[in-house]
Amino acid sequence: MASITSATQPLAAKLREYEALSREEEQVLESAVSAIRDIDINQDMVVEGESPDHSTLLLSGYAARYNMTADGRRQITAVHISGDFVDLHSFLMRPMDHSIVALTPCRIAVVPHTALTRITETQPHLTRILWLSTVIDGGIHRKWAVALGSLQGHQQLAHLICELYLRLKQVDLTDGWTFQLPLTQTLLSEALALSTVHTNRVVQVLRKENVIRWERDQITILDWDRLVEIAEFDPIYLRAPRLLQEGQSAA
Amino acid sequence: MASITSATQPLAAKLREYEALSREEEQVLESAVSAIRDIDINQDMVVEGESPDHSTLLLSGYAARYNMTADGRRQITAVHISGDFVDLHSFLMRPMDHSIVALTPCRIAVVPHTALTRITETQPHLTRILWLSTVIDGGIHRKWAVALGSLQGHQQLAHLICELYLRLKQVDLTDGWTFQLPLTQTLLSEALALSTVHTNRVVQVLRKENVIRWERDQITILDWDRLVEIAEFDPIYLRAPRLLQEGQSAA
DNA sequence: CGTTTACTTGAGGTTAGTCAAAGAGCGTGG
DNA sequence: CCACGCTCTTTGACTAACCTCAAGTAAACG
Repeated sequence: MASITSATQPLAAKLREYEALSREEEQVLESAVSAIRDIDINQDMVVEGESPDHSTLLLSGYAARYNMTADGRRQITAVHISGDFVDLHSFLMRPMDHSIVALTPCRIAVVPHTALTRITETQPHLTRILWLSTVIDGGIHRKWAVALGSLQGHQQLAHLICELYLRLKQVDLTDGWTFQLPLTQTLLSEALALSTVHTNRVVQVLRKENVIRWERDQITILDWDRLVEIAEFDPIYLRAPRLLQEGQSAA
Repeated sequence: MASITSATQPLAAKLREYEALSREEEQVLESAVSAIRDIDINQDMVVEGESPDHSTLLLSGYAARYNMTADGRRQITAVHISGDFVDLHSFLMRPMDHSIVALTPCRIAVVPHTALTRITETQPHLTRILWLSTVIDGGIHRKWAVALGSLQGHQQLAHLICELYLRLKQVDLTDGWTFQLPLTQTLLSEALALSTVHTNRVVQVLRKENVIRWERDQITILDWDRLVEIAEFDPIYLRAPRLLQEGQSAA
């Protein structure tokens, strides 16, 4: 199938940021994919409580990792984009302790856990890079915890925008200072742990200060330095050395 | 050195919760330790910004993972206990994006990254279990993010107590419903992201409801079911199947 | 026994939540 | 083309959770 041939390109692009991949390793990754599937918007691609026998690689679209709270609210703990191995950890940790929902129509690649086991048995270097990618996910969660604990609403929003901008740039999904953010303010409020009313006011703060523009689902960063300052953003946790230089020199 | 011989016992005990370890694997772990060190209270055992050439296994004592915020406050993102491989991920992700401080005098084992690389090249099964342990750390961070975002102060405290109780039980550091928590209320406030004043009031809520007793650095759980209810605690993320059964049947 | 550190309490202010409703954008069908 | 309904965004008024400042008490330690 032609579409499978290049399925792991966004992932490989991201992994290459961390460390060089040999041609053989890229092929091993490719051949680990057993199927390509399309997921409807608002559909769960991974469900809490289940013990999948495969992991899910997001090829295109946006997804969100979330937990439900006792009072029925939803707390989003990560936003996922092309190239993210959204539940690589389900290979090791089952059942899932959270769900992942498609925020847009998504295309995913299915990677059976048996294939991952084989990689750990024959490809130590590739294994370490995949391990690293779950470790970086953990670092992102750690940063979110810091943000949720110690930043005010508008700072949290600024932080989320900084993070997504760099991660999207990593897989070449930015257009200058503009990128797509297909989140309604209701969804955004679930990520920032704010009420929808307050989320709206917090968006207006960044707009009125001319730090960002947000129209439909397009975000444009008008003042990166100011955004970084507001967010107290330190990009080191994203482990994207190439982008750091560009990000810091940019106006 | 006699002390090295049994250094990895608490770690092995924890890993065995996840999956059986062969005798050979336990010996490989043991021989990965290059040194034992003692860390003074309040001393950093891992420092943000550094790129250590080894990982740190906590043998005894309590430690906290933290990030500094721009205004000089400290956000604790995890509490670590005996058997925790506190910076296993520094093997893959350097430099460190956070520090780890000793909350009590600690004894640690030093595991050179070269030894970990060797494990990934010769011990695929052990590698997967170590990988799993970093994945569980990530799950704990995810839970903290949910708690920081969606729980009230007294619920967060209840959640922290539930988590620590089960994790301590896993390495046999509980005494009935009592365990040691060497945190001042100031430290606790840095973990819960509350002011010290409010932290104090939140502690009083759980005390007045007769859910916990907290004297000096000893915590006693008086009503586990109620504590779980307040915390909206679901222990699945800790991946401790043996304890779950006991925990659920306990009064 | 005095000093330090940790804990506790009170009062008033700030951030964010809730409830309610009004506007804006968009698709659908008459 | 317009009217209607749907969803998303925006605004206002009031409330709750949590913060800061300030001071006082208790326990730990030399």
